[in-house]
Amino acid sequence: MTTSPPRPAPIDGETLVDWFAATARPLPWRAPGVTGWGVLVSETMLQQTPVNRVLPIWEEWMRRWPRPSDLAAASQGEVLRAWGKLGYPRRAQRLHQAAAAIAADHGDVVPADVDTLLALPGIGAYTARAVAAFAYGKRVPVVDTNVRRVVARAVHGAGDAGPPSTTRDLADVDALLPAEDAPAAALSAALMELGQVVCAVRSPACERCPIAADCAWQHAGRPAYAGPPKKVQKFAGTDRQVRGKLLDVLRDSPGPVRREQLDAVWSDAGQRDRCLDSLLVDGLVEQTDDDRFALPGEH
DNA sequence: AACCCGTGGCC
DNA sequence: TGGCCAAGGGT
Repeated sequence: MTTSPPRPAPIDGETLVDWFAATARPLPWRAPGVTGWGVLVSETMLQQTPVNRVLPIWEEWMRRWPRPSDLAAASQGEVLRAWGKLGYPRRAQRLHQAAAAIAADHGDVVPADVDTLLALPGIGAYTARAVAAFAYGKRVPVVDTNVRRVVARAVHGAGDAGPPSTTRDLADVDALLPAEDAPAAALSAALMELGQVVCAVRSPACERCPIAADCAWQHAGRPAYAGPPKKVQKFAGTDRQVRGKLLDVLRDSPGPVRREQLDAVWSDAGQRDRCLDSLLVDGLVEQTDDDRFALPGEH
């Protein structure tokens, strides 16, 4: 069949890469000489956490633990303290575990192969490809929430991305990448940056967009998002909030604390106990011989 | 697929 | 104020 005309490429990769080269923020993990380890730490910290909050913590971690084996040698409690209030402390716990595996099984060097990365704790579809592309310059589709939004708008003409589908999302982005490793990796970085600083969720800065002339969403008159409603998770009153309060007490204490100190942070005793139990099960908290509670390895 | 997992800033 | 969002991953 030849009746289907070729669809014009809505994303001009070279234009986008040039724009990135001229305007990219000088984030420290993008600096020359940053290792795969530095990139992995940054990508893990950036999961669901804004850049500005990650910056000082990443600097501290790189100074303190410049290699995976350095982090692996630290106690879990030290790692959780250094993670501070970045949120989702299980990310820190899994990064600690990944560091131990990298030190033991991969010569203390973060792997460059996507499947090898995926086998490490806390590294999923996004982070594995981000490390392969940004640390090692590989041609792999890197799909995060920003890239999904850019593709939804520029390629599909929709107001925003619908529900994620790893397989379809990877294929969409793969189709945009040039054949060679280096330019593909450069485009991956540029797509993410565009989604963050220009093609934003609210009030996108289309007047500053380097590819606005080819954007399907522009041509369609910038229609509003028409997909299924996105579910927003509650936080106030949830176990997540209570676990955070409990852990905050332990982070603020130099050593083990008594049960009463933990009881003070939440009035609902049933929920409090359930959350403390879950933290013990998760290995984020340990109970001492005298029935006090501490961060793992700190008693 | 749907739900759980922290934290803080913005409008 | 409270919904919404932020470079996701695990189950």
